[in-house]
Amino acid sequence: MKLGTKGRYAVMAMVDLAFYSEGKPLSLTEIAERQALPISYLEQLFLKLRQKGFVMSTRGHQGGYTLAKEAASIRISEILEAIGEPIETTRCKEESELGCLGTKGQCLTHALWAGLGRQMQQYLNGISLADVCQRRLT
Amino acid sequence: MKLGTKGRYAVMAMVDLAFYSEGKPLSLTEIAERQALPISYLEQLFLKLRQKGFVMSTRGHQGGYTLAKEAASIRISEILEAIGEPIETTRCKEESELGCLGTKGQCLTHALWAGLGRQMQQYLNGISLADVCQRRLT
DNA sequence: ACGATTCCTGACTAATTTAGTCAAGTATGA
DNA sequence: TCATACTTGACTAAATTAGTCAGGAATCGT
Ligand code: FES
Ligand code: FES
Repeated sequence: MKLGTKGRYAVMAMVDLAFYSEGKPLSLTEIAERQALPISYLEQLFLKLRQKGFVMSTRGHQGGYTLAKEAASIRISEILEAIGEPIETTRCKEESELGCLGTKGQCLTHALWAGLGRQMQQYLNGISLADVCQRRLT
Repeated sequence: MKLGTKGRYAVMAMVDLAFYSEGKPLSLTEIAERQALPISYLEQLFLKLRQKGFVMSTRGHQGGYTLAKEAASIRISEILEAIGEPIETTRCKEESELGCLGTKGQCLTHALWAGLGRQMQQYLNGISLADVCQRRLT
């Protein structure tokens, strides 16, 4: 049960952006350097973040990325979902009514994992970029 | 952020054991069949579970595994830890005082991930095998 | 106009981790 | 003594992760 670099880097970069940008766009070069992240990797991530509407880009000289919404209204859970690092605790599909072992109802542990997932989702849902920047964490 | 089969199978098997055993040992064959799990894989897992003192084994005919403690006193978090599926949300080592980027203090997101980890740990800590068997889940 | 900067995008790959299998052995009870 | 079942380590195939790389397109300052 570990957090991969994809989700970690995306959140680190977004926090950096929220923290150091003052309206002006920040280049990936700058962010990558400050956070010690591979820049080519960040490019992939910001592509998705832009497509999902979390950041805006300006090209060319003095260009870079800007938050497309207020930092207080971007939840960590949204970032993770946007770049494709979902929380998968249960093994069965939500839609299909067959449990993870293929037969009839849910397995004995389904409720346990579902509860864990709900817990995590709730936590990450309740925290915004602004919260992280201001260290307003429980 | 997904749960692997190692942890999942271990918990499924332990729940099965707690649920269907009535003092008598259950063979891995039986458990594996009922839960649709690969038996050779379970062998590895139960090796560790025995070494850590969660189950007892009886060999030979009519042998199998039995819980070594009461189901109510085995927490899910303990099972996951025993078979080596720890919760790793932060990237930095707990001991060393250097953050995940190598320099000075902790990174901007450390508190966030630590909080997530604490949350998960707390949830899995508060649930015992008995709770799962009796579907006493929030 | 030019050239530096920066985003944009897809394709590709190396390394790691996961999810197992396999084989040989030991202990036990019927 | 034979079938059952645990014991243990070594090995491997597949999937995932964590990136790299290359080429392109837009923009701005000079
Ligand atoms: S995890 Fe949903 S049925 Fe097993
Ligand atoms: S995760 Fe602990 S310092 Fe970054």
